[in-house]
Amino acid sequence: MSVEEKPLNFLEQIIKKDLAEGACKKLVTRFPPEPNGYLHIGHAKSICLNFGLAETFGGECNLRFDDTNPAKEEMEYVEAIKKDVEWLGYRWAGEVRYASSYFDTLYSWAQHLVETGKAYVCDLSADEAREYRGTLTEPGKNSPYRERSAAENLSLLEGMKCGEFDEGSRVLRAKIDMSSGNINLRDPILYRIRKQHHHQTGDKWCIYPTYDFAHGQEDAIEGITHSICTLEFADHRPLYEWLIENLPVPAKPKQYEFGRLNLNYTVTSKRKLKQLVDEGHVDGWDDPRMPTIAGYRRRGYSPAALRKFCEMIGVTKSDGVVDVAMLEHAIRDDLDKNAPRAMCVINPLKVVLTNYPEDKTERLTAPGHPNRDDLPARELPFGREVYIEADDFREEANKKYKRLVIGKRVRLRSAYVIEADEAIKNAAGEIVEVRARIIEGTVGNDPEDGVKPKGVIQWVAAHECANFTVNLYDRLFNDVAPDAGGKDFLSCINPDSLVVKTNCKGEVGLSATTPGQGFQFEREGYFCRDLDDSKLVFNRTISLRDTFVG
RNA sequence: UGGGGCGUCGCCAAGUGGUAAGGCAACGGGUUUUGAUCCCGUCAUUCGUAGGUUCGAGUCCUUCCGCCCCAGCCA
Repeated sequence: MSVEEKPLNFLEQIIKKDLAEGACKKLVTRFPPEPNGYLHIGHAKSICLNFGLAETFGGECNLRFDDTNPAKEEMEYVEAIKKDVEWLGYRWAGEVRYASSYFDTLYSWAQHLVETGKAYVCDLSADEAREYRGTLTEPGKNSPYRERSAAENLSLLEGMKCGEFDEGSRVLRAKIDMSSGNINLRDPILYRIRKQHHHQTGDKWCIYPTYDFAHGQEDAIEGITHSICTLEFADHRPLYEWLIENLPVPAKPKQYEFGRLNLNYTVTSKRKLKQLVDEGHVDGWDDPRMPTIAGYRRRGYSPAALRKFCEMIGVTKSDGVVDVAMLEHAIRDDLDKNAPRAMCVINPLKVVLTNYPEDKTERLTAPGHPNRDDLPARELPFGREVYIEADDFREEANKKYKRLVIGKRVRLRSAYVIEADEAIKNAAGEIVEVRARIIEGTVGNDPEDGVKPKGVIQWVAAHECANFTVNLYDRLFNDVAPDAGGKDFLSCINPDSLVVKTNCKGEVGLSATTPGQGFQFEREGYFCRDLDDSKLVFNRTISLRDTFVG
């Protein structure tokens, strides 16, 4: 048997080579989120990449919070992020790391840069600094504070640290090149004054390092060998390397960039997701319509499906837009193989089986899964009155319609074949009940007269069933690219992204379920019990694929 | 007009000078007590463009075109 080998992505190729040549003895990666929001599907890609690489190459992956900006970060987010990473099935090496725990070292390295004449305290205001920086096509000008002595810089830096100056009045900058074509090299800011409470360090600091001064140094401290980030940081790599070269760091990590995930019909911007939450367009970060990991969890997606999806989309340096159909395929594929089957009627229509005794109840059985006998069979009570889906009955229909029609037959799944006789209507002319008959001897068998039913529909016994609410979720945005162009993404919200059905009937077993449990409601889709267990509610994870045309 | 990155099927993506993998979607057909699943089949003479090198180019060189990112004391 020849097994096709999965081709290596560009990062795997680099790592394989580094390991083979001894450029690196053991792979160490890290997933470095900023705790300023919940993780979304794009982060899932990064998590699968970093932890996955460590897994396949026998290395390690750290979880490190890049908490250098106390103004935007909160403890709630660090807890949520840890939970999401674990839920996806990954274990980080050792304890959780925090950039903030390296603040002392970072400060001493800032002093080192000042002492070696490679950094200075600059008194330009933010506006002035912007003017001095130049533009994309014009070089910048040197700050008038650029040539301060090391001694003066040292004392000014100390003053900044001790809270002697106001926020925004001074910053520490690296002395590199104000005329560089790469704007990140035009004397980038290393430290800024922020008199804010930090969730980890409290009020110890009133200066905080910028991303650029923190990230590479954190990597070096942790012995990260391959620091993987998204494309927009490629411009920062020269600065990353400059700092590593000019600081007494214990290791020399290397940065690599890959293309972040974009999904159509989806917004993957923390800022916009936060806006959806803050303005109440959705019911929190874990609303099942949110592309957050917490949202997918509540929606009924499995960690395996998310990981499979991340594997399917690949890792490259091009930034494309993945079709959300791929994600939907991943979850359908997983749930089809693993979700136990059950029957549910969302819009109940009563069917009275006129030739079935009123006081009789049969105990029928149905398989837990059509092609897995390891899942336990279900017991289904059957009686004179059953509910079927309103859509599964028509008084008359064309040949393509394979459900119940007056004078025609249909099979009740795992039960009898029935034949409809009459539709009972109310004063408004709406069908409120169907009169039908069972065909004797058709449980497990075709009708003896040879007239086979054209279709199969789901049903629920009226006298013994579970009553519950179903949340029919659909995509949050109608627009294929709500995130694109200058358009207002809020105006792209799908007004029918949630349809609540309160009068649903399901087979009895469904009332004995636990939160999070998932099922395929046959012919409807995949559903899971909501995480809030105070009521019986099922969330639709995804509908069944529907290729019926006509 | 500066710097960085990217252009292979509708979408994602292999390909690393030897004659265009795979997945998703779509479309045919078969099986089916889920219009699901499953199975079988179709789906790039061509790799943004124009030249060049070579016996041979998606892969090398040059030209042009297009798209993305950068002027936060955000990450």
